[in-house]
Amino acid sequence: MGREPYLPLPPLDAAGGGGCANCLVRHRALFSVLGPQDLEQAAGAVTHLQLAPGEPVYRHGTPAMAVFTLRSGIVRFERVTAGGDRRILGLAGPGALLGQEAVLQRPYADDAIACTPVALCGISRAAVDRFAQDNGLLARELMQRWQFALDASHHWAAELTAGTARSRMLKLLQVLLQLSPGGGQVWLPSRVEMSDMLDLAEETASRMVSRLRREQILQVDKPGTARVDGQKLQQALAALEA
Amino acid sequence: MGREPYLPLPPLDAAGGGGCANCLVRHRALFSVLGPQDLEQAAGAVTHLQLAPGEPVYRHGTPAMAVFTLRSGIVRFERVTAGGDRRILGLAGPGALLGQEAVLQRPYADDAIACTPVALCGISRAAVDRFAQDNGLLARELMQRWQFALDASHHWAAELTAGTARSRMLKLLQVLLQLSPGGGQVWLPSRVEMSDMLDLAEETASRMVSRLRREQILQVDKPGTARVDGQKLQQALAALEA
DNA sequence: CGAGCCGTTGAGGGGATTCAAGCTCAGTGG
DNA sequence: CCACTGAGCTTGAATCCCCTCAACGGCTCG
Repeated sequence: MGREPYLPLPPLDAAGGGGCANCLVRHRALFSVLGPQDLEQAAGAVTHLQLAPGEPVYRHGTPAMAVFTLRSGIVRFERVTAGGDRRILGLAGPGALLGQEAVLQRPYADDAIACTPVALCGISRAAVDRFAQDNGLLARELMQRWQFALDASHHWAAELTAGTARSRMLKLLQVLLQLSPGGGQVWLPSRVEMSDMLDLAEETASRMVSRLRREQILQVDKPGTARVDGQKLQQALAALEA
Repeated sequence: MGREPYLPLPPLDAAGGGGCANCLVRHRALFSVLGPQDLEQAAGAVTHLQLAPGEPVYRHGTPAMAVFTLRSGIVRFERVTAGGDRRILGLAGPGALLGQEAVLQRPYADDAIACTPVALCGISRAAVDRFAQDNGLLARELMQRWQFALDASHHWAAELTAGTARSRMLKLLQVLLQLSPGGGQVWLPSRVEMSDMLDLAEETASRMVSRLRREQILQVDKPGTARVDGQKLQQALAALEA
């Protein structure tokens, strides 16, 4: 299932061999609020893992024993509706915290699945608890992240699941651009994934992508990667309002 | 704007005149984790307010000085999209905590607007902070509520914004039933509200309601209230899967 | 009584879905 | 080497569900 990286990965050990203190996402990660000594301790409580596209970080209903800091790659949150359809409810990029419900000793609420090759740090529930005890900042940081997740969910629901197929697709590209390192190089979901994100038929998603390619807003390199012309994307988005 | 209550309201002072300790939603409210002494102090930091349908609890972007415990009635969260359309992203019922972002000294993220006559307790950011300092349970309770809100948002996005118009309307009724005191008596949103919740045209929402009335799943008393036959609702929902 | 809001219903059109066929590409095995 | 297969993507044609436009009735309020 796609063993070749879709996006350039940071060196295998993004922690840089020096523990959390040298991690590439250090300033964006949960532990960014910890002091140097705490951080040293923390490094011990952390396990590193890497996943290939399609592999789950965790699954809905599973007892949640750890939270995860996403170091690189993209993860999707999905859920199966009462009717049996899969719906993708959001995406997470580098620096994000996944599976926060673990802190509350609750089972995971969604499926979290790697979209690209992904590097993660797993932090046991117990470790987070321990630090949160003496360090009020960590508790606060957790709250910030809950609020951020809630806001992201509302944004996703408001912008990506309403309007014409074209408008949804354009806004999706906007999101993908933000998740990408830069340079317009983005991870391009499969058509089925797109359709489950935007609530469209697979064929409709395909048609929209094709059209965007004709308009040179999108340029597909190999399946799974594309370059987006941010300029033209903004123009197309602006043209929707009219 | 509708000064007659749509739903039976608890006695004017739901706090029961005895402060938070006797509040009707005491066991479901944020301060349910406080001890008796704390609770006595807390009562001083709380202001009571009531709103008529259509009045805002708070508005997007406003500096957030307080969180609110919803004592009775229903509140909706809404947002205006980039394209200028209103979207309703969720509903809150008695016991819910509104405007949590205040704790983080962030401006409110959404508009929160009374759908029915509403009774609230406003708790200043400072007061919550003070209690959260010495009482770890309160911090935890806040986290629980963030997680709950996130889960609710995902549920709403997954179930109510996909599928046929009929399926969305049926699932909306399900939600409305849960928000209601019981007995099948529910608050029935205006057609415009429904359309902004479910991403349908106003006329389509009306048509669906009409049809549900013909099927005796729904019985509209006066505008804004209805009785739902929970039995038949479940049947109709089950029939969708086939 | 007219104005305005809300809800309802009809008619027609359009955008998305559905059904279907055909394409490329990778992997498999003859 | 090449046929065969299956997955993923694309495109066409027909259908359908929902949207848009429109008219109308009930109701409240000035």
